[in-house]
Amino acid sequence: MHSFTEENYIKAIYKLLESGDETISTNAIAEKMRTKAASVTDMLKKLAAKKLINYQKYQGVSLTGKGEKIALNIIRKHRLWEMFLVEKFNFKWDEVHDVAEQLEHIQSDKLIEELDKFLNYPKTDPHGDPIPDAKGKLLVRKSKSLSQFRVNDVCIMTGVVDHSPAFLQYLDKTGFQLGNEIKIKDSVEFDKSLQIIVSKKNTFFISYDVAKNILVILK
Amino acid sequence: MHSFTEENYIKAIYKLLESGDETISTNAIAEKMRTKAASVTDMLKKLAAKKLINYQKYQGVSLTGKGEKIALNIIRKHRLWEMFLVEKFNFKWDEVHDVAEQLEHIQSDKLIEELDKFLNYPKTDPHGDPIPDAKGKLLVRKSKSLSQFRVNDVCIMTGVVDHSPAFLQYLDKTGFQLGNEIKIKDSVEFDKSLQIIVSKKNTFFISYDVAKNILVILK
DNA sequence: ATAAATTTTTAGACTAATCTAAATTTTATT
DNA sequence: AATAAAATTTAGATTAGTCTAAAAATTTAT
Repeated sequence: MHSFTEENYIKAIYKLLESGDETISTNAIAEKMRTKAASVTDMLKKLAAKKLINYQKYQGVSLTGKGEKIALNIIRKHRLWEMFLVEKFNFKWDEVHDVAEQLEHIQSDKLIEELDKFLNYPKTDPHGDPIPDAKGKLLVRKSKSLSQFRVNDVCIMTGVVDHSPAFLQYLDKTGFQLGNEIKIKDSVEFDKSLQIIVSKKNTFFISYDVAKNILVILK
Repeated sequence: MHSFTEENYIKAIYKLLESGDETISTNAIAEKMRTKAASVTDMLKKLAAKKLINYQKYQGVSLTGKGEKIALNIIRKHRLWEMFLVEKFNFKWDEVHDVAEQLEHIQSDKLIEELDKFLNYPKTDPHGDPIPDAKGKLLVRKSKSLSQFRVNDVCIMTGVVDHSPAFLQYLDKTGFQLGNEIKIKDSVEFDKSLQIIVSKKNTFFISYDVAKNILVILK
């Protein structure tokens, strides 16, 4: 249907659009795809010809309905496979990305249906990211960054912003898990670092940088 | 490491060599790969440069040790995935091939280790084909074609030669399964067709063509 | 053993995806 | 509003894999 490369561009465009803007730039895509702007322009022409993106020279890029549907399907597959690897194959949440990146391109509707069923229709992946359903419907999370809360707020950890192994391993080491209760004990005005109590037991100091990358909802 | 295309050539060469000959021809590979001889020649040069095949112009092709190891690893992955699809995802044995053909190229040692463990280290795939172990060791089957046996021989079905959905569905419909006992009741000299009793219950007439494609061992 | 047939390889071209360098357009700055 | 800076696109090359048509080597047949 579409090449791996096309799928990867579509996914990159989707993810860039997710962060708010109406359209995104050639350079932004080039950076995300770790390629050069000239290569991106070529691909944009191709995707526009296939009606997967809205694209006019120099005017930025957005996805068509068709393109968005493809993006959501790839993300669905990626997140289901991540869940599978963690739940069934003893992968850690910091180990799944590269393999899921490959598995997300496997073409088989039956495979994905069975995968979803096998996992008992999970709503989120191991990082707390929502899994689009078979129709491409995606639950919007109401989570906010822990850094936006104040002293004495009690929250539940629901996800992460940064998905890098380094950050995920840091969370593992300090014992953070999705679903944990986090109470903000104190806040340092100078560097916005926080003192928090996790699961009513463990007290930690975390930097503003860490707090920004932890997603929570108010309890 | 190696491209999907390279892996597919290596696998095709391995399978052609399996059927006996010391070396195989450019045309044979072209037919198997559904491509043209000229394309094959180009790829042979590339694989020879990577020392995966032994190749001298006009002199046929064989695999080097390195090439054979790669082939066995791809076959290992293919067969483990087939087993997984049938055992865990409700695929029929005639439905697995295309998906396994994609999954066999996924690169992750941990994934394959866990897959093998998850399936409890199976020795054969859903078609009875042996699964190479992690070191590339492959059990050689002593099975022979049912067509080589005589009246009153009692055999156990261990595999199939033809893997086409049409043939596998025919076997399903008539109720053949791996492990079934097959007793040869009668043989028609004219067309070499057989009358057989499966599992001491069901009597069938099968053509020579079908008999040739059923692998068995003497009970 | 020579000619004919077949197989295989080479030559040259094509597509997809990429790149560098140059040209063009847009945006920002004075 | 003119110009400088930045972003984007075009032009032309490159690599992997494929193709057709022609050339070369091998095999088969007389």
